[in-house]
Formats: sequence, structure tokens, C-alpha cells
Amino acid sequence: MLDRKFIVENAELVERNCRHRNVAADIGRFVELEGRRRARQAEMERLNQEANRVSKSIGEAKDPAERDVRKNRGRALRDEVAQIKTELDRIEGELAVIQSGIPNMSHPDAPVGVDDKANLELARGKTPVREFHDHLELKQEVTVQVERPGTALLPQFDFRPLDHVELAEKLDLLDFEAGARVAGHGFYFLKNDAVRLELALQAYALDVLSSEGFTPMTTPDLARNEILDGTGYIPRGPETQIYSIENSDLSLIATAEIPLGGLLAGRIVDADELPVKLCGISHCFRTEAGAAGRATRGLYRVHQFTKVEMFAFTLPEASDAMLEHLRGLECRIFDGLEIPYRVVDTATGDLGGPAYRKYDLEAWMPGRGEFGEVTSTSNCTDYQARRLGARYKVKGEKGTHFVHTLNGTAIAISRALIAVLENHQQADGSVAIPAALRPWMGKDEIRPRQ
RNA sequence: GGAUGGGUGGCCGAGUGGUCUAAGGCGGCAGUCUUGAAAACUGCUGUGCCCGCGACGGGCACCGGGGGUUCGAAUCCCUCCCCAUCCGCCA
Repeated sequence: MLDRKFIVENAELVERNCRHRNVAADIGRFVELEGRRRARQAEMERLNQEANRVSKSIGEAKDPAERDVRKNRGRALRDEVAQIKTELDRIEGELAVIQSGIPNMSHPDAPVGVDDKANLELARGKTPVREFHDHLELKQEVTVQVERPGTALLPQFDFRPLDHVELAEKLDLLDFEAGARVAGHGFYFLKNDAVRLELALQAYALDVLSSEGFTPMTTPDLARNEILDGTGYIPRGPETQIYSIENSDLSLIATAEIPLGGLLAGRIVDADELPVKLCGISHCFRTEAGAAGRATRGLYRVHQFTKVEMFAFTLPEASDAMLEHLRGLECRIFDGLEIPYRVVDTATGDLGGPAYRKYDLEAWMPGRGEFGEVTSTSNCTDYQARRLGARYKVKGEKGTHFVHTLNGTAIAISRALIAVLENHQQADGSVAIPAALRPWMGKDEIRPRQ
């Protein structure tokens, strides 16, 4: 959430930002209520002060009659306070509702637009996209090259590429049918080399991030709703993406961002302990409510997957640079996997609540014939930290400040599997293992079973 | 699941109705001493909000959350949550 004083003092900026974000929030009402809250607050404090004075004077009163007079005075004052408190609570409630609906401010360079159509492509990965064109004369050359402005000559598929579901069937890597039988549509079993691939992808990501000073962690796959709220996830309501555990205040996490953010909830750290760089491995659970019928085939949109997540707590002045750092690592990881991708600067209307700026990596997915999101990294500035109560203190200085939080996908296994299988497939239906994964796979390719 | 104990400032920990304006310690900051450092000693040191041009100025609230009793609650009552230990079961 945003700071109340900031909202009041920058009402026009906040209002404009809400428009850019495509969010309806009654800022005018908020400013009015906050003004009233302060006035009532001041009034209540004045009465409390008076009542405290009266209470203290009772012990000093000489005769019983005088004591009774003062007691009555004290009682009257406390009654008045109680009335104001009731009104204050009502105002406070309405303020909190509006406040929690106001999204974070946006980075001045983030592309402005109400939805993902305004997203801006910033860069491409090192690995060129391979496409398949029916009209090309396949017999002439094994690899056809076409020219594209601004890039090197691009290799093309010289065969019609399969999608990961077809590949997985040939290679016996996935069982969606059994997943559906056991847990319903959207669940799946990984089998055989897909299991090794998952472990290899985790090990590879962990390897890169450990060398960059991230502390590896596995996290609880459940978190208290309070922590979900703090990180900006909404555990209840019809639109929720979150599975909640019945008869408890726990939910299944949608990403390790949730428990990792919760790590410093309600805590104050020394400024010289920052930045804290964490690398969390967890399962991720998503109901995908409202996503019915959209890209439901295969692993693209599933209810459970494993993810290696980067998370950072930084000083405010360090968060912009940290976001670039996280983006750079995502690029390094996917370049290392020899997967073609593009980097997208997310438009204001597509940022969600907590993000100040967000970059997505979209990998080329030959089976879909389009780019699909595989990672996402966000700078949430102090928006999450304020709600979580994650603060830092500078030695020798008075007071505390909110840290900045950032998160970024290192590897989301399900979508990474799509990208690896589809981009590294070979004409005979086998899949070449990218060199970066071979140490953990113990083999160079996945071949169909004999 | 059963039993018990407990939630107090950055941390540890005392405190069972009115100098709690929360003892004491640790840590931190500043100073004295010292060639320098350590030790020792002295002082300062919680969070949030409000008032104020500002202060090393004033005020209010906060002892797990909420509610109650009282002129007055960390302290008494109700309720909820959380944590720890032991036992049982179990990977």
C-alpha cells in the first residue's frame, strides 16, 4: 500500500497513476476522509490528555467529596472519547478499503497503457528464434537461413516442430490423464527424463544464483493469510488465484515470493545488512480462476508447478539497480539454456497492484508459434514492505524506513520445460539437452523409448 | 491428538491496579582515559501518529489481537490468535 500522507499530498499524481493502471479508486473521498480522521484524532488526543490529568489528580484529592467530583469528570471524558473512537473506527475502516485498492506508483519509464497491448519489447535473447515455414523448399538445404533486420541470419526448423504435449507423449515424459484422475484438470505427473529435467533446471538455477550471492532456501508451501495480504495476494473472494486451507488461516502459496517476503514481516534490520538476496525453491499453486478455456493445453497454465524464485530486500536507492540485476540474471539463465526470448517492459495497466516496474521474459514456444511468458521480475519499492512492516534502520540515525522488495523468476519449471522441449527438439523426435543442463542430466539428449 | 508453560522495547529479561514517565542486562551511539586499540567509567539510545519554522520542544497511543471492569490496566475478567516444551502417532 501507499503511504497515507503521500496520497493526500500527491492526490493528483495518485489519481493519474490509477487511470494509467486502469484501476478505479476514489482518491477524492480518501483525501476527505483522511482529513476528517486527523481532526477527530486530534480531538480524541486532547480529551485523553485531559482525562489522564484528572485520573492522576484523584490520588491527590484531599476529601472523598472532591474525589467523587473528579471521578465523575473523568468518567464523562472517557465517555466522550469512546464516542469519538466509534466514529474514528468507521472512518478508518473505509480508509483502509480505499487504500488497499490503490496500486503502487509507476516508474516514469514504464510504458503507459491500460493493458498488455502497450507492453514494450526491449530486447531479444542471444539465441535466435527458429520457425518453420511450409513454403520453404525443405529438400534443398538442411538448415535454411533467412534475414531479419537487426539480427544475424536465423536458422529455421527444417521440419514441422511438435508442441511439448506431442513431444512428451513420444518421449513418455508427462501424464496429464493420471494427473486429472488424481487431482483434476490442471494437474499432471512428470515422468522419466522430465523428472531429471526438473531437477537439472533447479540445480542449474541454484548454481547461477549461488555464485551471485543469493542465499538458497526452500520455503513453506503454505503461508498465513496475513502474509499473503502483506505481499499483495488476496486469499479470499471469487476472483482469487489462491487455494485456501479449510478451517485455518493458511493458504497454498502461489509463489515463493510470498514466504520470502514474509521473512522480514514485522522486523527491523540494520541498513548494513542490506541487500538481502534470496533464492527460494517452492511449489506454486494457482486456481487460475477466470482463466477457463485460455491456453489450457499442456503445461502452460497448470494448478501446480515448481519454481526457483529470486527475492531481494534493498535500500530504496538501490532497488532500480537491483531490478536490472535480476533481469540480467534471468537473461543469463535463459541464454544459458539456449532458448530464444524477448524482454518486455510491462505497461502500467498490466503491472498488477504492488509492482512499480516489471519486466517479463517471454520465451519462443514453437508449438504455439508465439512467445509465452516464462519469467517476471518486479520492483515493488516500499509497497509490499509497508503492508508487511519490513523496515530498516540506519545506525546512529533516528527512526526507521521501509525496505524495498523485488522478486523475479529464475526458472518456473513447467513453462521452462515447454521452452526447452519445444526449442531443442530434433527432426527425429528427440530433444537435445542444452549444454548447461548436461552435468545434471547425465545425458546429451532425450530419445524416444525403443 | 493429550498435557503444561509462555507472548513485554533491536535482543534477553523484571514487572500482579496509581512515581510504569516499563527495572536491569546485551547490543548500538557519543565521550573520558590511551601512542592506538581493548578494558573500565560516564551519558544517550523503542515504535507510530499529531502539533510546531525548528529544537536535544510538547502531546496521544502502543506490553500478541479484540472486547470488558475502573476515574485509572502490562497488571483484573472474557475471547481469539500465536509460540515453546513433554507425551503419543508418524516421514
